[in-house]
Amino acid sequence: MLKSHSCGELNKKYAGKKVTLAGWVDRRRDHGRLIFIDLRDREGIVQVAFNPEVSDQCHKTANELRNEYVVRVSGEVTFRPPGTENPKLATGDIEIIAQDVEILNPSETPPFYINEDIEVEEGLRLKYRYLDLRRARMQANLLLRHRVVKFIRNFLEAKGFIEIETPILIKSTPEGARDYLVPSRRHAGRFYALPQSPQQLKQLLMVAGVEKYFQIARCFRDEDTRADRQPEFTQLDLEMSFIEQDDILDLFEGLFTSMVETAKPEGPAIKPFPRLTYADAMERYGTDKPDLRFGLEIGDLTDIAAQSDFSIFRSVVDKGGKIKGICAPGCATYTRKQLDELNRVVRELGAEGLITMALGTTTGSLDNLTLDMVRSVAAKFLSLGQIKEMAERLGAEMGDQLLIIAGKPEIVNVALGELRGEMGHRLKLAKPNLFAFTFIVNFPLLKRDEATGQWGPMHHPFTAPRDEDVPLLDTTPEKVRGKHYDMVCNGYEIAGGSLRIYTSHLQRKIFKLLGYSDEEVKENFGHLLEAFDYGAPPHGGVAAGIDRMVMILAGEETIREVIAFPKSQTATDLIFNAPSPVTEEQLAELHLRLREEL
RNA sequence: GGCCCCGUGGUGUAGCGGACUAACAUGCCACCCUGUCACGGUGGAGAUCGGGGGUUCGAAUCCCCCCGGGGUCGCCA
Repeated sequence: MLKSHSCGELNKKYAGKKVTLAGWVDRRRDHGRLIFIDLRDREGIVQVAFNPEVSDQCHKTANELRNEYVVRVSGEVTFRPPGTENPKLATGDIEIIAQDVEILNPSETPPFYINEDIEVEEGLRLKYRYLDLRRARMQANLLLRHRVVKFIRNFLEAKGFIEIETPILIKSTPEGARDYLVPSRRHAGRFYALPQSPQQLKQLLMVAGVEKYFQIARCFRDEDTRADRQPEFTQLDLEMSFIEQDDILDLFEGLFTSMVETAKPEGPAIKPFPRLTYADAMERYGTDKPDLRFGLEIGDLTDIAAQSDFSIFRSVVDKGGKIKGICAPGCATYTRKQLDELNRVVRELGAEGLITMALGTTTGSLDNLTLDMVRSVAAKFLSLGQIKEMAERLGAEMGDQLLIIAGKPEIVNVALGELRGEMGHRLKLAKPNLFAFTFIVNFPLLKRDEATGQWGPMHHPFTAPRDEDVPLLDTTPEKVRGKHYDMVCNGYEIAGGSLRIYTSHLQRKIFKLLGYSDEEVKENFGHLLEAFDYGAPPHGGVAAGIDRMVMILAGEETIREVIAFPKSQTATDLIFNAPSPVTEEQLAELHLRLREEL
C-alpha cells in the first residue's frame, strides 16, 4: 500500500505516530510561510501542515498543490497548538506535520466543486460522474447502498435463502413492458431479450426444489424514465415454496424494519406495518401507494350532501356518484389563485371541479362557526349544521379549508388522493426521519383496458386468484381478488409480490381470460405450464426496488442519486454516449440492416 | 407522442426590448501573509448569453425550429 493509514481514521490516539497518507487535496490554505492542506480520502479529511522550518522541500511542493491533486504525504501525527483545534472536523484535534510529500498525479481544475455540496446541472454531473461520485454526498450514497445490499444478503442467508443468478440473455415475451432486445449472431433473425424481472425463472427454481431463493437482480424495461424509474434497475427478487401470504409479509416486515434500524437508527420504522386492503387504500387515500407519514384522510360526505339543496351534489348523488373531501388545515386564507391551482390539478385527473369551503379565517373551535363565516359557492345551499357535520367528519377546525369533489367514485378518490399528496407536500405534513411502511393487500386480479375492453393482469399473469373468488372468473372477473400484495414506504411503491398459480389448468384458464391464443400460450409459456405438471409446489414471492429503498433511506429525490452510473431521462449514458452507432460489419454479422426512417 | 421548467465566464446565479462596454458570488492566475480550516489582502484573466432562423432602428431579453438537461401525463405485466 502507498499509505499506512486513511485520513479519516486519525485522531489524538495516533499522536506521535509517523504515518504515510495518500489522497486528494480537498483545499489549500496558503499563509505564505505556513501552508495547510486538507487531505481527503474515502474515510475523511485530515489537515496537513507544511512548515518550511520542518522541510523546505515539502513547503516548496505544497506551493504547487491545487485542488484534487493526488498526493502522498508522510509525517508525524501531532496535537494541534491549543486553541487551534477544529471541532467541525472528526480529525480536528490533530494534524500531520509533513516531512515528505510527493505529487502522485496533478489535476485539472474540476468542472464543478468536489469539496462543496452545491447544486450542479445534472447533465454535467453525469458527464463527469467519476468526479461527481468523489463528492461526500455521493460517497455516502454508494456506501449506504452497499450496506443495504450486504444487510439483505446476511438477513436472508440467516433465514435459509440462497442466492442464485439467472440469465441476462433470455426471451422476449408478449406481456409487460417493452423489451430490450439483443440480436443473435448464431441464429439469424432471432433475438434474446433482457429480463424485465426473473419472474418465470424463479418460479422454475421453485419447481426445482430450491424452496427459498433470492437474487439481487438487474432488470431492464424499455419504457420512459421518471425520477424513480430507470431503464435498468435493481430488485431484491425473492421466492419461497410452501408458504402463505403472511409468511412473505412477515419476512419483509422483519427485513425492512431491521434494515432501517441498521441503516438509519435515528429514524425508525413504525411496526407492525399497517395492512390495508386495496379497496380501503383507494377509499381513504385515493391511491394504492399512500404516504402514511401524515393523516389527512379522505372522508365520505355523500350522505350529508344528499340532504342539501346544492344542485351539483344532488345530481351527482342521483347518478350514483360520491361526494368526498379532505381538510386542508390552516388553508382557509388561500387566495383565489391558490384555489385555482388546486382546481386545475383535479380537473386534469378528470374531476368536474373542486368545491372549496373556507371555515372562517381564525383558528378555534367549530362551535364558534357561523354561516356568514363560511366562504364557498355551496354555502348558501347548505345549513350550518350540514357544514359543521362535513367539517367534523373531515377532522376540520376553524381556519381550515375543506376540499370537496363530487362525481364518479373512482375519479373522486384519485383526484382527492392527488390533492392529499399535494397538500401534504405543501404543508410539509410528513414527519421527517420517518419510514412509514404499509402493505396493500387484496388487489383486484384483473383490470380492464379502457380502449379495447380486454382484461389485463393487475400485477402479472402468474398471480393466483383468491380461492373463494375463483368461481367468479367465469362470471364477474372484475370482482376477482388476487393473492397479490404491495409494500409501500412514504408514498413509494417499494415492493410487489404474490402467491403464484402452480397448476397448469388454472394458469391456462387465466391466460385464456387474458386473451392469449393457445398458440401464444404454447410458444411463450409452454415451458412453465409443463413444469407445473411435474410436481410444482405452492409458492409465492416478492420483488423490492433496491434503488427506491436506498433513495428513501438516503433522503434523495431521485434514484439516480443512488445509482453509480445512471442513464439520463432520454435513456442515454452521458459518459460513454451510449447508445451509439455500430459498424456495418457488426450489423452484417448480426444479420441486421437498418430501416430508413423518415 | 403530449404538457411544463431550465440552458448567461469553470461553477452557481442576476439581468427579461435601449443606460449591457453583460453584474454578483465562488473558482482560476499572480503577488503578499507562520495557525488557518468556506483563511485573509491586493491585482488580473475569463462568457457575445445552448445552436439556427425571424421580428425590430436595436435582442441575452420577443417569436419559430432544433439540440441538451430535468419534471410529469401516456407508458411502466
